[in-house]
This record gives sequence, structure tokens and C-alpha cells, in this order.
Amino acid sequence: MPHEINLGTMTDMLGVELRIAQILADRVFSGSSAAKLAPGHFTVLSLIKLNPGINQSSLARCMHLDRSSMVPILDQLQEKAWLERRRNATDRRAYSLHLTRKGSRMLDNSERQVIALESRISEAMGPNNRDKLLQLIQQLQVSLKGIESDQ
Amino acid sequence: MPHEINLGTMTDMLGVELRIAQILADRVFSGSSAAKLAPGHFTVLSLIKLNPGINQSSLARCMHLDRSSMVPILDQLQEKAWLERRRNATDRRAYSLHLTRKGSRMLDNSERQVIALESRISEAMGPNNRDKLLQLIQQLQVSLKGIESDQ
DNA sequence: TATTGTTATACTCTATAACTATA
DNA sequence: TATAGTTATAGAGTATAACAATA
Repeated sequence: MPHEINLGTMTDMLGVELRIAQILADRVFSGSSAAKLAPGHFTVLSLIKLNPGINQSSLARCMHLDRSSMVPILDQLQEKAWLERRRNATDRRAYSLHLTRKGSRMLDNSERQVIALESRISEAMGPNNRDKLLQLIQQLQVSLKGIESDQ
Repeated sequence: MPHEINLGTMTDMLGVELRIAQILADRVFSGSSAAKLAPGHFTVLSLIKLNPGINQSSLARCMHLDRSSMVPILDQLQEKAWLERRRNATDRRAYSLHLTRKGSRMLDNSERQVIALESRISEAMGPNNRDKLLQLIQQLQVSLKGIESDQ
């Protein structure tokens, strides 16, 4: 059996398809040259880049994780000297998270390779489809947040 | 801070947005009444329903997991008497996987509740958008498989 | 030789609950 | 009292390597 039969693996449920797509995406990311960064680490550094100075709890909420789950992730990133925890001057309970110069360089480098990967996706599925997909995934997030806060 | 500020949490990278959407989707699924089934279990049972008699290795490949990772998942499902491993008559190395009556009922029941959830998503983001999103996610899977087999 | 399923083992990710320090 | 961060701990989920049975 040289190739997998693809019939019958497609459901009509978003959750199922999303899960499979994400396993695949992680695998492709990890197999690419962007993989000096773990997939989850890439996400964290990207969010800190977009929100410099964000604190740990807010970052956890962005990713829909528990505060305590952020700690070992941030420990690892700090150990690699890719981010700094700076005591927040006005609220001394909190840390402000910032990328180090080294972390910025690492992220920029990975981003370039992710962009190369995204280009291949754009090529494969068509650039309009790729952009539409991104927009719809973000819309889905908003919808899910609405449903979550209801239930 | 009653609600999370949503600005600055959207990247323009599929991988990042996919990851966050999936964490959210799992959480919403788990918080819903469909949650008698773990999100991963639901995926497995759905795929067996679509491919009755599939063997463990093929199922693992469908989900892009290692064969050995399927074992404990299937053990759990078998323990709950939701699926059967039947020795394949023609290839006695392999098991054919089948839902039990009980497993079918359980899955049908969860599917109904997933469909209800999907309806809420359709309502929230518009039915056309929801359908388009599903189609694009499946297209993404195909594209990712192409890229994976290259690298 | 190759493949199917399994085991042993280890690693990663995540959550809960309880703690501390600050607010 | 409430919140930010941490710790201890436990539970999932996953992979790698090696094995037995079968092809």
C-alpha cells in the first residue's frame, strides 16, 4: 500500500477536520527548517512580539491556557534567553514579557521560514483561498468565544 | 479587567491561528453536552464509522499518528465497549475495527450534539462561511500532505 | 524481509489546588 | 478579598525502539 486512500477520511465536522489539519500543520512545521522553535514556542513568541509587555496571565488567556501552564513554557524560553520577564513597575505582582534581541532574531528567522511554508501553501491551494481560510479561522475563533461565554 | 482585549492577538500565520482555534474548539466541545466523549475519541469513532473494518495502522495514518499511539486510545474505547477488534480473516496480523451497537449509539448521540454546536457556529459566522471554512480546511489538509511528502 | 499490533519507556503538554507576594 | 506568578502533582497524549506473530 504505497499511498493512503483518502476517501472516507473527510467528515463534515469542523472540530474533526480542524484537529487533523493541526496535527498535520505541526508535523509539516516541525519537519521544516523553521523547526529550531517548537510549534507552541513559535506561537508564544509571536504573541509576545505582537503584544510587547503583556503579562503572563493575559498571554495565557490569549492562548486559552491556564496561567500555570504558561510557566514552564516561559521558563524554557527564558532559559534559551529568548525572552525576559521584567518586573512591572506599577503592579509589582506582574511580569512584563519582552523578547530579547536574541529572541527577536530567532523569531524573525523562523517567521521567514514560516512565510516560505505559507507560500507553498498559497501555491498549493491558491493565494485567495489561503487568505480566505485565515480570515475564516479568525472568524471561527470569535464565534467560538461567543459560544464559550454562553455555556 | 473584565474582558480580554482582543486586539493584537491575530497573527497572519495559518499555523498560529489554527492552533488557537483548535484549543478553543476543544474547550467548547468539552464544555458542551457532547462531552461524554473526549475530543480525540470522537475523532477516532467518527473515522471508524466512515471506514468500518479499517485496521489500526491505517487509522493511525489517517490521523497522522504513530501506530503505537493508537493502541492506548483503542484500548480505552474497547474497554468502554464502544468498539471491537476483530481478527482479520485474510491477514491475521491485523485487526478490523468496528463500532459496537453501543458505540454507534454513543457516537450518534454525540454527533447530534456536535451538529447542534455546529449550528451555533453557523449562526454566529453565517452558514456560507461555515461551509466554506470546512471546505478550505480540507483543502489545506491536501496541500499540507503534498508539502509533507516533498520535504 | 516487511508489516501489524504491542510493550516499555520517556517526554511534553496541560490542569487543579495550594502557596507567596502584592493590590 | 482578589490577582499575578509559582509549585507540586497528576493525567493525557505522543514518540521511539524493540518484540512476537504473520505475510
